[in-house]
Amino acid sequence: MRLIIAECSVTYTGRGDTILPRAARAILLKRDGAVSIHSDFGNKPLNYMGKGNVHSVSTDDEGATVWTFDTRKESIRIVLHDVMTDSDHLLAELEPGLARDGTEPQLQQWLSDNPQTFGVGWTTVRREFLTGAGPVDLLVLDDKGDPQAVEIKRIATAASIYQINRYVAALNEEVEEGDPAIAGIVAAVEFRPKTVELAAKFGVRLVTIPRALFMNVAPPVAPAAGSTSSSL
Amino acid sequence: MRLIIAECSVTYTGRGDTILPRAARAILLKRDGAVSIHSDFGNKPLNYMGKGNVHSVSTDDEGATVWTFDTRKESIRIVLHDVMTDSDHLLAELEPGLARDGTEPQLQQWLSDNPQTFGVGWTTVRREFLTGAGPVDLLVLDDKGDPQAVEIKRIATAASIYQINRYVAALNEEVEEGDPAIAGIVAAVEFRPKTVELAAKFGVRLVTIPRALFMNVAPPVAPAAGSTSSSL
DNA sequence: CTGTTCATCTCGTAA
DNA sequence: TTACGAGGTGAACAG
Repeated sequence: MRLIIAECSVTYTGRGDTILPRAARAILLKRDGAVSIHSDFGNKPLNYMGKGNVHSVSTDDEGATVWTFDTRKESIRIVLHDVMTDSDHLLAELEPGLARDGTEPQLQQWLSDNPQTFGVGWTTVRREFLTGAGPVDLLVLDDKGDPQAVEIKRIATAASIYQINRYVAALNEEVEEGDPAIAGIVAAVEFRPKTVELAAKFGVRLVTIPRALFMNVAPPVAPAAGSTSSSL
Repeated sequence: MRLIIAECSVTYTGRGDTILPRAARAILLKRDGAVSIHSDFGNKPLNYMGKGNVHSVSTDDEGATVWTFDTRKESIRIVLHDVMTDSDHLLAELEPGLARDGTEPQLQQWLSDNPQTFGVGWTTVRREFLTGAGPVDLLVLDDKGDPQAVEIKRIATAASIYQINRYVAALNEEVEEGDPAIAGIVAAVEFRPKTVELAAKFGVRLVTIPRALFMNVAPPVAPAAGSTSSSL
């Protein structure tokens, strides 16, 4: 990765049009051709362009170096008024990449393997059980052997309640006369506001699953003793 | 801005949980406390945290320096196995910030000032004209003096068509018997696929406005002759 | 302070 | 290639 610290001004045109007045900033040029211009505030770059661009170098009428990055649809023009540092660094050629933990698929798998979470004697029938309204995440049998439908989310919202309602309605349309109606459950690590009261209104049961139960890697330990800290 | 190039591994827990295996990466520490970890690919940081965190420094059991960044809800732990470079750079203390051009408000203003864009003799009645379905961007009179409703977007999508339809329907509910029905127009710089046929289906007129017409700053010139270029 | 909408959204995945 | 939905979405703005 090439890192440039420079007084620069930038114009971008493409999906939008922006102008960045002259100031000292950091410019990141990455191995895949991606370029981003960072100020000293915030995580998002002020301007950026992904890989797959053509990089041209020229000089403007005041003698400043000008970099342009072009794709078919976009263009960034960086005028380098004053380059303070320009360095190249060898990073990982094959970035291992970010591994997510505590994901919804993991939670699905864990609940499928641990149906007793919903109650003693409960068993799993099937994951991704197809209903007339689409596949419901999990179909389980309660301690009386009656089926219940489970919608699984990492974070449940009001939309999750409507979703399980659609599945339950579709399932109950096919229930035989006299058989007990299928009930709905939403299982999640976290429930957003308004979800709880909406669930109560529709008779949907909510089950909270602590993420520690189904994560592959244990959550990090507390900071070590004797550490120095600074707040901002 | 402090720039660190280092072999590092990272764990994050908060809104999600992620693990980043050991590899050489760039770490950006910004003036406002924001921190981001970049690989040599893509514009998005692998891990990041905004301002307003507490930064602690400690040492793990293998003697490696460990940085943690904590807020009430999130935590990043960076293990610095091998620091290759660590530099500090003075950037703009007051970032001028990104100025946008060719925005939707600009387009609204320009169309309000140039209703003849829709046809000879057309005039503007009002911007943000309130209907029973919310405010429509622009209400104009055509050359016959009949009102038409205009929805303005930088990029129009199918949703824009449904939106103008709601406004037009609300307006026509209040039209006197015998008066002509109000028609709908969508004006935009760009129309996404499916938008055109949907507009035809509902009888909505589409008007394309070249961005050069209403931009404050002219689009950048073509690359200078004699420039060197490299494609990726 | 929360909630809603916009973004040069980015990024994945399925059709 | 395009359309659709999720994101550790972030950021601006209204209530």
